[in-house]
Amino acid sequence: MLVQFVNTYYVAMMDQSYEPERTPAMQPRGNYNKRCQIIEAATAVFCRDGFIGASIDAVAAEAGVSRQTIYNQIGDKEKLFAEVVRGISERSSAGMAKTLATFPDKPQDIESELIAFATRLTRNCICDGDATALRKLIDNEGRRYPELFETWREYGPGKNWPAIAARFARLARDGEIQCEDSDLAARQFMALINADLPDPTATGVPPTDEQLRIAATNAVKTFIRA
Amino acid sequence: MLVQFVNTYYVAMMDQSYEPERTPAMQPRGNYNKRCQIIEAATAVFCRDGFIGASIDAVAAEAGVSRQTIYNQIGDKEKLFAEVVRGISERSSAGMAKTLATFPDKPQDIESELIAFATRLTRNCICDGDATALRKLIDNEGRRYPELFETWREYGPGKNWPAIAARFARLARDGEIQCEDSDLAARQFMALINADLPDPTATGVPPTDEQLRIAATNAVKTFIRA
DNA sequence: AGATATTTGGACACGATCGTCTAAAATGGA
DNA sequence: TCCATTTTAGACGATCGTGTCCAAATATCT
Repeated sequence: MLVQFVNTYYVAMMDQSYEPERTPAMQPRGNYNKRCQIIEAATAVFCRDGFIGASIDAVAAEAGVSRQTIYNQIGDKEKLFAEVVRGISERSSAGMAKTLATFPDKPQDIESELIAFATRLTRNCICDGDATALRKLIDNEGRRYPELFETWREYGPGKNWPAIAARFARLARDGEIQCEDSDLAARQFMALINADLPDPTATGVPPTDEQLRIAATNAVKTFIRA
Repeated sequence: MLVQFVNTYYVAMMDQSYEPERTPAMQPRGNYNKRCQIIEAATAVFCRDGFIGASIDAVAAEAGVSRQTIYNQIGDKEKLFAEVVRGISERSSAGMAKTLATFPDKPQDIESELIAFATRLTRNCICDGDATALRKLIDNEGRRYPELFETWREYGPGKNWPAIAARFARLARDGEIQCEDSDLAARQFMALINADLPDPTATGVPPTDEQLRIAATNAVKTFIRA
């Protein structure tokens, strides 16, 4: 129900990335602009106040839009939140793909290349502001609203893991690494990276590059060893 | 499960340090038992549902108590939460004191002793269920309700840091370590331990002993170096 | 037992929020 | 310009949560 909700305008614009810079000059369709304003504001409000704390009126005010327009365009609060989750996940996924493309085709030193790659991955994707806020939201409200959790799982790991798995499969085919199950390898690689990462929510400040490098190194060393 | 855990730990610590704040006027007033039931239930509900999500009725139901009794005994919702925060912080502080006492008077290898101590500290105090839930609550609601944040700061770091600082001061006096400002050293020590700890909320599972050891080692090495 | 304090359950007022509805206003296309 | 669609503002009913009040029931103390 939540997930199956798909907007035509949205999908039409979605092939590149979420919310292409909405300069006031370009408005291909009137309500597309409004819709972007709404979801953009909703993202800010949900991330700031949480699901329960966020009110539709606050979103409307932040978006500079009537409350009714939100109901016209998106639907109820859960659909709005699902849309926010999807937006963040899409952008996160796009960033992941971009970072994935930076992995060299013919790595000379597989370990150092992997470390550098993991570092880029953590800094650009995992420690990204939206992604952090999203994980926090899922962590807070996920148990109470399982469908939100599902939306995240489908658009987050559901799209990232296969992408990394495909990359690993190619590496394995080229003899760079050894693994029977590239899917498993991808999941474990991500888990290792996440596991050895400082808690970003505790201090509020993003980890330093040094910390990122250390975490990535640990993860890759363990990964290579296995 | 959390309730069960909170229950036993709570009762165990109750006779020692909890509820010291009783003005003489209200001495015979109220039922200790009822009050404890209320705060116990409130702890569970707040940790489960967050501050906004928790309702007084839910706490009353969980405590097996009339809603009015809560208002009689504690006051409004914020006071109730402050009491929960205080309770957790008190117990946390007590556990901290107990762990502090395990530090040997005459350490032979200061570095390895510090590492072992930091490991105990993280496992017994920081990764404790209540403390984790509390940090999560503060992290979520702290910005919106600054007074809750204040309560935590007063009873958490406000009591833990001086205790550790005193320990460091003794070490410095005995020539085991060098530091001009033992307060600063204590704060930095705690920060370092926290900084290099895997995120417990991300996966939901507590970190392994190995992870704890690694984090503690990193923290201590950096600490010794400085 | 009798006096006092506490608890209880329900009713109440108040406010916040959700989601719906409707008529008027604004917007965009032909 | 005219017409269709969208947006807007406001009112509305419903629900939920807070905090108060009160009279009856209960527990506690002497």
